[in-house]
Amino acid sequence: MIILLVEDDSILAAQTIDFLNAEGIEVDYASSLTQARSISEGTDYEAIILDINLPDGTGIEFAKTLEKNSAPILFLSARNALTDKLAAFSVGALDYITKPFALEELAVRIKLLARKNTPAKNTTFQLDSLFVDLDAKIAKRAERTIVLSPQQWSLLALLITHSPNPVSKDNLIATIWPDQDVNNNMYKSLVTRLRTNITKPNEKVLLHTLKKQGLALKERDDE
Amino acid sequence: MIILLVEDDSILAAQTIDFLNAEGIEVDYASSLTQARSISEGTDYEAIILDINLPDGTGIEFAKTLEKNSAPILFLSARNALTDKLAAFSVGALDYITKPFALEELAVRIKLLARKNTPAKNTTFQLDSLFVDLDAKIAKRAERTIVLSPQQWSLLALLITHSPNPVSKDNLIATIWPDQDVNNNMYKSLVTRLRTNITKPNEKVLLHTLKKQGLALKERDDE
DNA sequence: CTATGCTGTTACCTTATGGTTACCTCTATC
DNA sequence: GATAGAGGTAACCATAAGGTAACAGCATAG
Repeated sequence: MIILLVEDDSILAAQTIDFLNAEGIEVDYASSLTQARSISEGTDYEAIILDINLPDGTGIEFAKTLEKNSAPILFLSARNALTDKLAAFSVGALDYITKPFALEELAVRIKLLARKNTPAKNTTFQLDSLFVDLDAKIAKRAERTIVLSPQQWSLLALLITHSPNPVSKDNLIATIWPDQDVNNNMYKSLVTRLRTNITKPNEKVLLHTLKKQGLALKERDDE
Repeated sequence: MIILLVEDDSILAAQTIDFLNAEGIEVDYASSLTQARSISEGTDYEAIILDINLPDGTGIEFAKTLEKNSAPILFLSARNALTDKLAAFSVGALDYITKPFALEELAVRIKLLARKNTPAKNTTFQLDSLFVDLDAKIAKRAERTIVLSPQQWSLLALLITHSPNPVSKDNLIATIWPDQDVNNNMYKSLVTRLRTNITKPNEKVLLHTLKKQGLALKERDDE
């Protein structure tokens, strides 16, 4: 379980992170909105703890820029006024704690938020006419179901989580054949098999080899 | 939307009820635990607001007697101590507000609780001609009753809760045979037995094995 | 004490999977 | 334009993973 903490008081933040870590919660930390934006890039948090007063803006603004279906937000603020709370809830907050607060309470509430929100997440992926649901283990292309072997699934899943970025051959091999002797032919066969399975004649090629860089799942490989 | 309010301060209760009604929330009201028990009989609330100090006991006690899957609980209390809050959360509370509080905030939080909890319990399941009621332990397929052994029930129940997603073999084994030595044959037998029980000749196969990935209860999704 | 049903065990069958090999194509470099 | 190295394809087949039937031990009911 990983969450994002955005808080400019570094002492409070350090205490909070320590406490949450001890509870088994991993924490990404940012002390400003800009830092929060760059850190959160590409990570799917299970919850977000947002301070309202931040050096370069308010947590409210930040919450507005998040997508509808992002992680649940808990606001943390010294402000106890009703208008502040209502503003927070109106931008999608699911909880609001006023400082000072007990770390135990924060931990409990964060866990509640994360728990309730998990079954919502969307494990679906689409690229051109290719549709994949990683949870349901369903892959389709243009209405036809694609049957993939276990190995091919691991490969596809790995590529999807990185798409459209490439994954290095070494990475791929380490993930698909953990602790095994692997030769280059095994790798080549697997790639060919996945590619032919997800591509019928006349369809765009979506699985590209970038020489010396690895494999990528994306529309075209021109840069 | 209907909720239950249990609160012994009649003035506060009246104000709360008025405010919530104006927000479009219907409220059943009780001023004691005994009254709460008799009033709530037979009604499925979408949320429960519970005071902690009540003339004939505490809200905590009341919460303990509720079933696991009942309405979400919000505690309301003058007590601000951490131990009180933790006690409340440990008996299943989803929120905790200390008095005095703003009615607007209560309304917002109650709506959040109710909204998140609605898509909850549904103990019946249907897929093709298969009907299952997990609570009543009844399974039918095309008008004929299906008799299942205890093991087969656990398996079917687990699959239903995940359907149409697959459940991994490891998960299945860990749930059905907790802390036991299990060999692969036991697992294979159980699956065959469940499959033959829920499938008669000419009926669609609904229990599919995804090699190396688990078991899934769903209709075929190819072609 | 018999009967019935559940579950673990064994033995045997079927099949998709994936490692292997052999032979391509392409491109960069000298 | 010869060579090497990277990557692509097709076919072969041993085998692991899964499916089924039959049987035996052990409960529990009647």
